[in-house]
Amino acid sequence: MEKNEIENENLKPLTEIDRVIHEPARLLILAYLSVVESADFLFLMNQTNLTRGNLSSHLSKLETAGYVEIKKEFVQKIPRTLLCLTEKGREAFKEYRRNMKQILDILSE
Amino acid sequence: MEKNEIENENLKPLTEIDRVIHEPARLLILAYLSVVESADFLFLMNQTNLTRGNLSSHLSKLETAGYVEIKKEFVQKIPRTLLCLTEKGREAFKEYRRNMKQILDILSE
DNA sequence: GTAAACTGGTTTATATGACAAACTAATATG
DNA sequence: CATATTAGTTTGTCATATAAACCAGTTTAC
Repeated sequence: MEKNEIENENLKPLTEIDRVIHEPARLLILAYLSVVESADFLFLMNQTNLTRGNLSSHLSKLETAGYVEIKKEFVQKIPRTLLCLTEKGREAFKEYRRNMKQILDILSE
Repeated sequence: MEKNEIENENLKPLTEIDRVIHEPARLLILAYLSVVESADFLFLMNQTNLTRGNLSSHLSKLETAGYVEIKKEFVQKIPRTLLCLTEKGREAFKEYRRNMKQILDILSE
């Protein structure tokens, strides 16, 4: 193989990219959730600059994928939504980063 | 800042990700185009495993963004479509990789 | 020579997705 | 009591990814 050619096999991770995570807004959410025990809705909203609606629907999508657990509680009559990464989510996030890094390494040769 | 916290500023590249390039199918196309002078439609189709229609529309999108130039020619009565990365496309691709790498580095700390 | 099949694509139809605006339900305030 | 605020969810809209249908021309079969 020539130095400048791309071996097909090397780009295989690209066809297997997890699109649930690939979406920038969700990548951002996962980035925050990955470094804390749990975070609440409003904290995430402020950090990510997503609108309420947008954040809500992205979280639902992450929940459906089994990547995030959504817990509801009341803090003195005020509802609070707590988010935390599931083990599955943590694994998927790790795998995504691994794949993406590999792809970028190949592309920079 | 604690070791495990994410500094907001660091994730800024995520909000500026070039979605034209971020789409896996187009990332794949750009990967191939980035290492050759030019490639024809059928070659790309085989390499990427995209369907004709799908490849065609992704290429149109890349053309609209000014990232790819589409040239048509005839090879003995048979039409042929040649694709090549523009300078703008090459720059954008490079910038995308730079951004994405930076993001991944932050996420792995 | 003309009908059928093939080439090399483009256009269209569909289904999903991102996003903001509108809505909801509950509490706090004047 | 009425209005505002909080904390989200649901709905509507517009863009996008994808495959199916289409199309213009060429080659092949008869």
